[in-house]
Amino acid sequence: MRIVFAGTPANAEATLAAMVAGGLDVVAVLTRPDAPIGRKRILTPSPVALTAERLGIPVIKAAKVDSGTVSTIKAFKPDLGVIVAYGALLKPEALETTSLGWINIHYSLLPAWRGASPVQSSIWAGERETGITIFQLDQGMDTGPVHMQIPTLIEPGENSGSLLKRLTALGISGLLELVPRIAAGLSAPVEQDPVLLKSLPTARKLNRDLARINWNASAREIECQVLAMNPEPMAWTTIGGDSIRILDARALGATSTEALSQGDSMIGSVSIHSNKVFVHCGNQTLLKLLELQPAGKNPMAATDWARGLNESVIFDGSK
RNA sequence: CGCGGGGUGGAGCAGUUCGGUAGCUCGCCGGGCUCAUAACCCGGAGGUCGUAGGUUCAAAUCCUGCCCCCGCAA
Repeated sequence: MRIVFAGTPANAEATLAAMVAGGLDVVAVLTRPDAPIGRKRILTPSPVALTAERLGIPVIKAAKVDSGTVSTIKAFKPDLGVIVAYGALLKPEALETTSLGWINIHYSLLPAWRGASPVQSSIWAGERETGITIFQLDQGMDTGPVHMQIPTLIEPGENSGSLLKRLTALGISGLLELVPRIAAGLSAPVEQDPVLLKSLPTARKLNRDLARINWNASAREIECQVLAMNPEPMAWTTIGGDSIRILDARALGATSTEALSQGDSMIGSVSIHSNKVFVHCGNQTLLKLLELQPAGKNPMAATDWARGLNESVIFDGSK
């Protein structure tokens, strides 16, 4: 069966590589155009583009699938399309480029968290379970009928980076099992519950603004935010105008909080007890900082950061 | 030339404005106290202050070039 693959970032790249290694016949790869990366704005091909070229697979670079791209894809006469984090929606005419349509690996248990940031949103919401869903693409946003799902538990303290890695692996194993079934006409995708599709929240695209910490929130809420934002876009706050990123942190249980809290627990104030760094959050809760990164510095352990402090510190409350 | 921060013993920082060969909090090594300790006390090792050159009696500190790291923005 001839497959066209669409994707752009690292996890899509891992999926593509695994598909080829798994013996699937990927005849063409669609990815987003080279983009300027980093401070120096060096024009860089996407991870998917690099791997596709290395594997000798024809690469189609397009920011969106217009009619020209559609005919380019059609020229490869693909039977099935597989899309993983391509970066743009496929229009109806693009869905018809393959005889069996397109399937998408989505990193949540649909219909929960359909949208741009399923992994981050699950963690931010404090979910205990998530998973992957492979579904048949339709015109809506992650609304198509579901071929298969694989659940997994979100581990305590797990951030988006590590969860996405695990979900990528799950997606790969699911995909390698599913594609032959589709080829044999044995998969009967099930429509998603229309009521849930409407009622469940979607995973909106994250930005730096959403990643800013509001210290009035509870420590647990902030912990979820910190874990969700790592590694992208990374939770942050400021100290007198200088930004500082919070890479890892844990909320303290009520008992520990009570033992440590002092009278003057101003929101956002940092205190140090037995070599550990705590921030006073809303509702009289304490957040233990583990790893952070001041602007202009490398990431460091919170204890190291605290060592260099000369005076007491208070994080700016929030927007 | 997008804006900006930084490179000081193993770690995080101070010192640079007003030049005079290095300090803080830790870590490490040895010893002590203790039932014990991540606690405390005593002692010790470890730095050509990113790099090349310049000014000077004298530079981590002033001047110039270069390298590297990072935040923001894209």
